[in-house]
Amino acid sequence: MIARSPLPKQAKLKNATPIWRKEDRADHIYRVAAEIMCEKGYEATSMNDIADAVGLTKAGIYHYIRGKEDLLFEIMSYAMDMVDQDVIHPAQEIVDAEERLTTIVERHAKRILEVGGAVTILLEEMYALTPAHRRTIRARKRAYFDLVRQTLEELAAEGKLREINPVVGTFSLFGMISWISRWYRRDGELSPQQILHDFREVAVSAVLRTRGGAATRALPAARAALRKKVAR
Amino acid sequence: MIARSPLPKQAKLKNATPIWRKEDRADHIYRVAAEIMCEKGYEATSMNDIADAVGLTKAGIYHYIRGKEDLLFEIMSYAMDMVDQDVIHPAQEIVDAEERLTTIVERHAKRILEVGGAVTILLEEMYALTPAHRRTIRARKRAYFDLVRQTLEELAAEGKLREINPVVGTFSLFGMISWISRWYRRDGELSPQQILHDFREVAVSAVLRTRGGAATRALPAARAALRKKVAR
DNA sequence: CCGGGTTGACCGACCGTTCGGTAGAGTGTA
DNA sequence: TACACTCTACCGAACGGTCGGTCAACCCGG
Repeated sequence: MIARSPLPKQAKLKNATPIWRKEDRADHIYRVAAEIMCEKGYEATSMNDIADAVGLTKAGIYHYIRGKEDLLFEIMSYAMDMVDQDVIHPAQEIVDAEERLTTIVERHAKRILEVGGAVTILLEEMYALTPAHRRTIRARKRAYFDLVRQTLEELAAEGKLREINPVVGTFSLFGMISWISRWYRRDGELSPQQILHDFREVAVSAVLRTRGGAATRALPAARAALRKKVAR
Repeated sequence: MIARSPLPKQAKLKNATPIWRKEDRADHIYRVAAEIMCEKGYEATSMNDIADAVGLTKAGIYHYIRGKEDLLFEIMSYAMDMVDQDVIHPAQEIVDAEERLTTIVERHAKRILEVGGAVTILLEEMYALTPAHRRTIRARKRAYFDLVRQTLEELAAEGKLREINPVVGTFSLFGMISWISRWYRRDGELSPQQILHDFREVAVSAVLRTRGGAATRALPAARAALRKKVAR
């Protein structure tokens, strides 16, 4: 994404409308910065790295951003925006707890697998934020956490939850989900569709009872044999 | 752990056997460095941070260590040693796949919960290692991964695995386990025993079939009510 | 010729690391 | 006992380098 290795520092084309509208350029900087920070880590990424990748000098990008920490905060906020939009809000409108849970799992995993959901990794670099920014992000993460936890509590009341503390269940779910962006490779052998299907099965049945998979229990031997080909 | 705030830079006592044997002091440095790096991250931790915490000058600690990267590698190797000793080796001697899986989950989680298993977090900072060191650590992690994956494959052959790709199952398990050290607080409300019990239930039934919890299905309403007190 | 966009030069702070030096305990010798 | 020497443990200072960030000047389309 956004590969621009042998590109001159500045596009010298005469152009009535400049190639970059200001806000587009800012967006571009955020996007490139996110990409680099995701793979190298926040601390290990220098402003020069970002400037080079974006085709400006370090001084140049300060025309668009306030500073490095602000960059991180903005990216984190954007990541949370996406989660809000794609996962939390749709889920909040679902009344049935079980359906809400599966939606959360499915939508969040889908985001990571299909969109550039690697941004989620940066959500772990909380220590690098100023206290104020850290509070903001923490509150948003907390809201998400509470949504899942309350969903598990509802499921417990319905007798659908396993004999587990909802908090432990919630953390376990978040662990599985967050981990995806660490191991999923777009060029790997497993297709997003297959991963998504299997992952939903794993995540949901981790916390819910009676998910023996009655519907799919047919032909287990055949499917197991098929699967052995892939592995090893 | 190892709190020594108001301790003078150097213990000036006359003592036939010095307070610190050299290897002890080195160990102490590794331990303190691990602690700080765990909570701040590798890059964000300066040698001065470590020196201050250990009660020496920055120059002084170079008497005991080779460098910062070496410090990280040594800590990672130690973490893997512990996993080898406490989890992998005991598990390798178990012939029954299901028992092996539960043992792995239980022992690894127990390590993180009871010993200072937060070191596991540092195992994610692979990019900071030299290529040679990175290869070493990666190989050890890979061996662990393969152990779990092969166990899941055995379980698939036995018809005990859910209808999932073993690789996805393995990653999900590692996600849940690794995540524990990010959220578990020793001074939190949940006891290690309770977490361990619930976590095993979650992790094992994430990948295994027919774990409806028949044995503990009694009194679900009462237990659910009890649990609601804790949360919120 | 005005002004937004961009630059190269540069700043102070801090990084990991090294080096010369030293306090003090141990050891050998007389 | 006294002195000379060695060795370990450690420190102060400084190294070369990079960091995030700033600024006066310039370019160029309007």
